[in-house]
Amino acid sequence: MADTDSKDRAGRVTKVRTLADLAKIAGVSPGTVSRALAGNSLVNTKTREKIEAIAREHGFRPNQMASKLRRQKTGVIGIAIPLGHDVRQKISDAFFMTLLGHLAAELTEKGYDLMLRRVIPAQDEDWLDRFIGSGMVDGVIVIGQSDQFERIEEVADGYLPMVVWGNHQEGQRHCVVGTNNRLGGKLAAERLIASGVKEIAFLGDTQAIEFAARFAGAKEVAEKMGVRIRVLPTHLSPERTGEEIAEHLREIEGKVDGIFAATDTIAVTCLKEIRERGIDVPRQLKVVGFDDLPISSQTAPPLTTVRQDIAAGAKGLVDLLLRRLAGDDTESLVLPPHLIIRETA
Amino acid sequence: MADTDSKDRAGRVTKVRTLADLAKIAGVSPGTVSRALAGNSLVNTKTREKIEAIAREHGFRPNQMASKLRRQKTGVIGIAIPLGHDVRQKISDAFFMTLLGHLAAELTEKGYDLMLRRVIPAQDEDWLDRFIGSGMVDGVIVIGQSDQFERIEEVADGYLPMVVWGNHQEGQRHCVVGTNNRLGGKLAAERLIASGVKEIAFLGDTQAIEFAARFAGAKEVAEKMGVRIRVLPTHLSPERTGEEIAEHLREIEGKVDGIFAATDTIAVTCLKEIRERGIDVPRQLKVVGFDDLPISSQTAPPLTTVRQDIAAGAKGLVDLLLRRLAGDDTESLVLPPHLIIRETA
DNA sequence: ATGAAAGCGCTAACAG
DNA sequence: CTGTTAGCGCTTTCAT
Repeated sequence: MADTDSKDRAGRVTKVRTLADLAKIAGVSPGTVSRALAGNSLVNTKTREKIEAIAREHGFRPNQMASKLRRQKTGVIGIAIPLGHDVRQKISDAFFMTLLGHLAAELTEKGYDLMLRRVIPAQDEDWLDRFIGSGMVDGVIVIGQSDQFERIEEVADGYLPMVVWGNHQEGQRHCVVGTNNRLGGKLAAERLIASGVKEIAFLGDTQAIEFAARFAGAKEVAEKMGVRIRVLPTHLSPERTGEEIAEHLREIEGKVDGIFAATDTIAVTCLKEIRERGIDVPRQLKVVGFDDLPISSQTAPPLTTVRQDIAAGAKGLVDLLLRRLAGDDTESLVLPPHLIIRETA
Repeated sequence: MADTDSKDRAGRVTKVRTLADLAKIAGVSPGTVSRALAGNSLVNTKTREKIEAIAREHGFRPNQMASKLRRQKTGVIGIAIPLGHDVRQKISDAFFMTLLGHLAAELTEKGYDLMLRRVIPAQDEDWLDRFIGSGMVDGVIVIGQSDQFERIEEVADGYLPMVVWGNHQEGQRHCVVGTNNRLGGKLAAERLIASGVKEIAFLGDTQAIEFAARFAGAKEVAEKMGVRIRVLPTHLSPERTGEEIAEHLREIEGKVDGIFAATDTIAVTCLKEIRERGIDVPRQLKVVGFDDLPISSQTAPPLTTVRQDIAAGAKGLVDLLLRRLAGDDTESLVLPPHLIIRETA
């Protein structure tokens, strides 16, 4: 007989699964057990201790589903990861994963659990409403706007406890936390140009709104300084990226002398392909990345990049969400990017 | 008036929040609404369509908490990440995050949601029982045994739907999926020795059971071949690791000519420190890693490493868990490691 | 300080 | 094919 069982008066083995079971053994009412286990100060200390002892002895845990149903609160924050374009990779993308790690730390500290949901909007129009309306989460953090900006806007009008990681647009209605991508793009271009670059290639997918903003910033600076700039569409999935970049390099060799990669992941792959072609960085070709992932300081040569403060981002997401949960209609939070100068530009 | 509202006979605005509300509008019973929305074939097509139309019009979603409580199923798999030693890093460790990404993909495909819980066993004795007994998850995947092997064993005796990522010990009772770490360690040492190494240093924390197994495998081979091997304790947190490794390198310079890093993360940092000291890899010092993360092919020079098949691991975890959910007491799954020869050894 | 009772919103067995 | 009914296990008035 396991120690989570007990016998009733007829001698049958009975498992303690509910408050009522426990109440019967303790000789009190279910209400009292509920109060005792919740640490309600109204219960007699003796009674509470007795109840706690029995609960421990039988390994009893109140059913959270029932509790949540009754209290209309779940203690769970939903994390939605929309996989708009580039469906394969997104969720194992280093940047998103790092952000998720920090979110988990922050939310756990505040006593919330995380419910992770990977959504493919193209296959499920209703993804966001479903997640929110399910009654399974108290609030939602959306990681990345992908190509769902409009849908998020619509939902935001009727649902307060939602915060989104992504790009900030003038006049948008949903609460967003993110880096000033446009400014980041400017910093990157300025650095390249200051290093003597005369023609820039942007490696990335400008369909993604954040990347588009990074490019726009770079373009603004380049045009002002009379430097040419072009987009070389590049995906994030690591299998295809290598080849894609190799092809781009072949195409631009000798013409372009500066590369602005939309993410460090792209930059790192790019650096490797460049090495294989025997091109010297930074002498012949200068490279700037975006993100400042942990790997970026470990490349050869170490990568010059635009840093996003991921920890601050996670903290911001959680703080704003908690304030919204409390009924506060918070403003968006746009974080400043920082140029980290290493050796590639 | 938002389109999710309607008016009752007295003209007051009424939001449709429950099956009963919807039933009243549709002029049927709640039971019928429940069946219709569940796609139960017993309902008249006309009735179903009408109910679906009303539901859509009012943006109605059944409350999952209530549904789950009633059905005693949650559709959620709990993912527990015990942070035993090295509390800071684990959840943003590249390997675990990549595994988590694959798990999310697999589970989503099978129709499950993921509930992520970061646990610090030292602060919470009861972490696993709490997670399981909470009634919030149908089953649990534990990512990493950390120093919790015994506790996991105890729980496994009374709880079937649990699968653990980690190391397999002869005769253990919990169902585990993982790489054959010992064999992996052997492969690494064999490679180093075949490359001419005469003295090996293992960089890693042998308190972690998986790392201990990797070291044990390497040691076995080294001793058989008459090669000396030592452990240089190294943490995973990126801030401290750099310095720690730099110190180790200073200490062993000229004595040790082969490094076996417990993880690629350590290996990558190590490579960087080596480069900064002006030591030539692989001529003066050979390095083998473990994991084969995406970065590992991008380092300079590209890292020779022991590959863990993360995708297969995630698939295995999910398959076994689903079988256990169906009542099957499955065996553990030990995956073979593969030596990936690049340029560091 | 405790008990009794009324649900939270949904589903499923049973009865038509 | 549909309505009725009885809970799932817990929390929280309202009494006492």
